[in-house]
Amino acid sequence: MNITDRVYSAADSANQDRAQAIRDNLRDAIVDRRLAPGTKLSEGEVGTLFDVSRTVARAALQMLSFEGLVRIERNRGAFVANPSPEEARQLFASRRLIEPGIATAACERVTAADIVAFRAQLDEEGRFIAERGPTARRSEIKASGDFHLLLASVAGNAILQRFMEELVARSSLVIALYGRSGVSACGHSEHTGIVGALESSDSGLVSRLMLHHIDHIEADLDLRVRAGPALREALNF
Amino acid sequence: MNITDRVYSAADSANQDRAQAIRDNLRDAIVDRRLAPGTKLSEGEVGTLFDVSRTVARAALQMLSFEGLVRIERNRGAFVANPSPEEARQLFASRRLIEPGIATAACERVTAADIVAFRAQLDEEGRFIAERGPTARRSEIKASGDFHLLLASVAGNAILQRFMEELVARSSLVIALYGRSGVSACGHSEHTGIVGALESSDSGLVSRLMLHHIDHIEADLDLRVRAGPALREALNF
DNA sequence: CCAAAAAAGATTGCATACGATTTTTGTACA
DNA sequence: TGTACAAAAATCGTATGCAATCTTTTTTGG
Repeated sequence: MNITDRVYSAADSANQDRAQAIRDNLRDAIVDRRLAPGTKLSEGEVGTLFDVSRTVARAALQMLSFEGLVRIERNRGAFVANPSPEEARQLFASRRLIEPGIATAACERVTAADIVAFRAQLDEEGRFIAERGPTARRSEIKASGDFHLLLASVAGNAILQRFMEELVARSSLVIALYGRSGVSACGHSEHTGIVGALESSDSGLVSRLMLHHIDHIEADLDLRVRAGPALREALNF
Repeated sequence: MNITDRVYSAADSANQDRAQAIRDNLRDAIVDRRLAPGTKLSEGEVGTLFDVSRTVARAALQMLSFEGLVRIERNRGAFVANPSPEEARQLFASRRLIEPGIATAACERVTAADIVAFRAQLDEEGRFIAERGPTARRSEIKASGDFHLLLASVAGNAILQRFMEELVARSSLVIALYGRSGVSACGHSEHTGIVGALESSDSGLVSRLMLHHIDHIEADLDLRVRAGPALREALNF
């Protein structure tokens, strides 16, 4: 599997930094699992792909490594992150700690317009669940993450929001790697329940629902150490 | 105030990336307030200071901007961050949300060796409080932050720990900017209380003490918008 | 004397070049 | 066939150069 086949060009929105645009593209590709964990992202290849010099490509990869989506090894290059089960556990521990609080904050600030946005988000999720195929599956994971990001944006704390972006992106990787069945439908109904609680401004309920929701997501993971993950990684697969 | 006068050379520990070493140096300088908020950090100057090319200096500044300690404006350069009162509020809201949880986690994992480390940390704090002068004051803020970082490391979640490093660093900036009196002595006694609760493994108490502690720190800030912060920034001071 | 325009200077954004390190390929030998 | 080693290729780390942009100073006109 080659990078070239998996990433589309960044011709669109970019009056800002080009490195940032490239980062966003790569992040989407990683979160959507078009780039498998462990895939090598060479500066040269990324550069030619997006038609920039290695300098800019390097900056983009650096950013992704700060977000934990890419691992950079000195003199060896950048690779799509391959989170360990332990890392996955810490990730969800972090979310358990933070997201109920975010949900509570969101509950206190949510507006009617926000509710409309939530409903639209739920619809989107539902659509992907109905569809079949791996593409829909990816979109489903993405949409599910977007729900949590929407909640974070409603909470109105930019610092926590940025942190949540990191956590959600890394969670998508973890779910793609260790996810068992599809809690999908289940997760969707839980999202719906959360929106309902938001609407009725029951912050205690929102917080509790969110906590359970995260527990359910993590419970669906199979975090037993797989036979030879080192080998698997050594094989760069 | 010039950068050159405020930063010492990075001759020490560096078999790793040079950019990282420079970042660490600059971060210390910013957190210690040897570099005032708003100070311009030009790539060229940083480069010559640490005896590297602009490429490496630029990478270090980029890292600091990800941590929120430096603000980079396109085509204008990098400046030491100048957090707004609103940003300060969000910062402490984040800490209120996270640190009680971290304290609880730490309580469940704390060892005898950790307690020894905490005691040493408390001693260090006490020493700086006893001393007079602006240098001691800076060291005091630093030491106070280190206490929180030590707690985060005991909690054993690498993801939260890295986030706390960011929050603590930015808090130091905020305290330096908006801090009124010295909660210092007060804060020190609260730290002592937290260690005591840790020792008796009372996780509920630890969590509550931490929450109050953060409240006290924030209460000491004067977050009223100062006359012409825009002006102050325009004057680059 | 002051305001606006123009020129000079400084700084950043980006591409490219080159040495250093790693990885791969090729070949000889057991 | 498989291993050891050496050469070649690829990739990274970093310095440097040039164009674009911003800042400061000087000049010009009122």
